[in-house]
Amino acid sequence: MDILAGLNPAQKEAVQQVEGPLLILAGPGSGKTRVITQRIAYLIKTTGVNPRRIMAVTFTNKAAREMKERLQKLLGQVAENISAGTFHAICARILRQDGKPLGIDPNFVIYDEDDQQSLVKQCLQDLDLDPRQYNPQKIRNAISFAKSQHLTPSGLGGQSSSHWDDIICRVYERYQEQLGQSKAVDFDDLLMKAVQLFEKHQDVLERYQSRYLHLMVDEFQDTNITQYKLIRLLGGRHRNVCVVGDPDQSIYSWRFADIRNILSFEKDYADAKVLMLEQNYRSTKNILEAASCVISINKKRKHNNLWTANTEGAPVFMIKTYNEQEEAQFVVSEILKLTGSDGIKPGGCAVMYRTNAQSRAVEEAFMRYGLKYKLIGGMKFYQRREIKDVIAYLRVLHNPFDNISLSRIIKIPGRGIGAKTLSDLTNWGRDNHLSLFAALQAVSGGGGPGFGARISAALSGLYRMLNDLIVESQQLSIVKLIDALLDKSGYRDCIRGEDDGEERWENIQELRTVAVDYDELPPGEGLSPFLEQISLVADTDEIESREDTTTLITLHQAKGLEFPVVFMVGMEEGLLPHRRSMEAGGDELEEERRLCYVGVTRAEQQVYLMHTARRSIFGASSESTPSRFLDDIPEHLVERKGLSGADEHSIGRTEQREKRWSDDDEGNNIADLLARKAQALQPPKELIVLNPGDRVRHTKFGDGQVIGIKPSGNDKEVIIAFEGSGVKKLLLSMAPLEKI
DNA sequence: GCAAACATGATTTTT
DNA sequence: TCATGTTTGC
Repeated sequence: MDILAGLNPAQKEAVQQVEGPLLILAGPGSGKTRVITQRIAYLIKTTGVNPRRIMAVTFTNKAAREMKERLQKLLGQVAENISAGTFHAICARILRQDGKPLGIDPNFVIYDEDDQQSLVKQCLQDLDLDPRQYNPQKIRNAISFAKSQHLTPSGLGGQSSSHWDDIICRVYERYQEQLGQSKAVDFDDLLMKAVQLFEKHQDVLERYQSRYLHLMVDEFQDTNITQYKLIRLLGGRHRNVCVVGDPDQSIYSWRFADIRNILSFEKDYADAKVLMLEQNYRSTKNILEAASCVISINKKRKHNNLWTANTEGAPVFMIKTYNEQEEAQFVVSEILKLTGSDGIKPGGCAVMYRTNAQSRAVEEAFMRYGLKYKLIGGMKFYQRREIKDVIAYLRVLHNPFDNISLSRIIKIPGRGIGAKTLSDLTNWGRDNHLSLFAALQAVSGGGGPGFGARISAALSGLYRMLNDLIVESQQLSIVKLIDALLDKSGYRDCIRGEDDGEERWENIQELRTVAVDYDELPPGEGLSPFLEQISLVADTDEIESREDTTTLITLHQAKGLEFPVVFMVGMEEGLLPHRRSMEAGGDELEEERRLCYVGVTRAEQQVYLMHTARRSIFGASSESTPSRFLDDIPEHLVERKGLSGADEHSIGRTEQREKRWSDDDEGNNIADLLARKAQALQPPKELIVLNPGDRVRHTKFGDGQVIGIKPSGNDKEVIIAFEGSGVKKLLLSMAPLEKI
């Protein structure tokens, strides 16, 4: 049976165990994804389950996409009938189809965190609460928390004990009202309302329960209570629920993921079979052992016994540098070195860090040496102001009741309508039980709270424009609609007139490109799926991994990925573990440890654990202490390296600098600073990245081709066959070479 | 209503 | 340090 071929006994068992509840505890690199897909294939091919009766739930679009692709390969066409998707996408589909009994309009829009925040602010204003006293972000978080626990405002009210709880409860209540009026749901509602639907409407629940014979949940350690309830409801009839996770990789408790769900699962399904995937196929023995030592310190932990048949491999490298610039420089020179000798490509390397701010120093070093890098995360495409603006226009055209989106676009581009007018209009609308759009309409018809002629004209103009666009939205393709809206609203001229207008305009064009996919749909029918895609599938950053491009990524985002070489920078107290977690203590510290574990277990062949003597945080430089996690890795696994390969050398340099730093008077200090700055800012320009086969030009020897590269200390020796001058060995940093 | 000065606070962010 | 939000003055 080819489906089982190449699986180890534990994996086979996991695939073949198709009856009843199943909990798979899958360590890092244990072939988890493979097991999930093979299991689905097994269900269909061997057990004969109809693909339509299988649901597979993931957390990320990327995971869902990859799963679908793999299934497509294994099963062909029929794979499309499997309900595979993220929790949110699956719930959105359920609510659009069956949300009516809960009073949910099928055209609902989905509010993201920004929208949530705006709505909270609006609610605070409505309730006459001071946003300085009641931090909108904290309130948003509290509401989100309540929803993750499946608590309604009244449910929360029952538990409230303090003044703060009381406030939350009141805002939450108002917030839900406003969502309803806007025909909107937020991300958390997608899950919560789906559960409510099933709890309140037995008939709907039964329909879904009988349809889905098999349920699979990936990254189960990241589920919150509401998600757990959803799974339990959906699987309530057939009880063929298979959940896969790794408690040691639970790093999203701050998003209300609740590790206790794993315990609940075993309790709720007393007959659940528990399987452990303990063989690691990813990392060397040394890396795996180092990781295991770090994680084993955690108290609240299920014991496991990870092992690997892989080679011992290189030691775990621990590197101390003076500061983050030097740290970054080490990463760069090490990548150049590895690239020359060990058959490693820059694309096989990743630099991981705890906080996004740490990427800066690394980026600067990469740029200085002309190494390519890909920064994961950062400013997300759909978070950009100009993109959100255009989307807000589209949302209003699709659903004019969407007050948050309308409040957004009413101000941009500037049309003489300011904060005062907006709040007057909003309040008037509220008092008259009208949506903002309806209030706008009223003004345009001569009603409203009595604005001056100038403002009335501006508002009427806006209303007419939106109305025209709504008509057009039924006739035009999305692309044409976007063009029309940019034109009529004056947004195009407004954005292109700005400082970085051209870049923003490019982004809008990019959005337009996404819309092209929906152009084949009949006019008026593309908008809804387009908006849904944008709300739920917010990852445009394709996974294209290139051989020449190193990945820069946070530890959180690195979960699920793997690289031959991993550099973990900033392994210092205050960063990893993060200061906040240190202050909170207990569970949060254990989570930091898991984060460290996730990082180390991303590495296949080599891992570099790096820390500095001094680091600048928020501009000010201060001394740093090596992370406590480093102490938990036994010495026999470790090799310490300095910047130039020799430990003494590096320490010598550091001491020298410390000395200069500390006993200097002002003048010297500034001179030192300037010198360091100059050193940092003026890179050896000639240090280009060369690969065998590249053509180069030398000022003396003329043109030639690179035939070999090997490391030479901190530098690289390149062997070049020159046309005319013959074969030469040159030091990369010294030779006057340019790539041609 | 809008631009510029000023204050503030800053992990992580699957959807 | 730097991005974001709020106050201030025109």
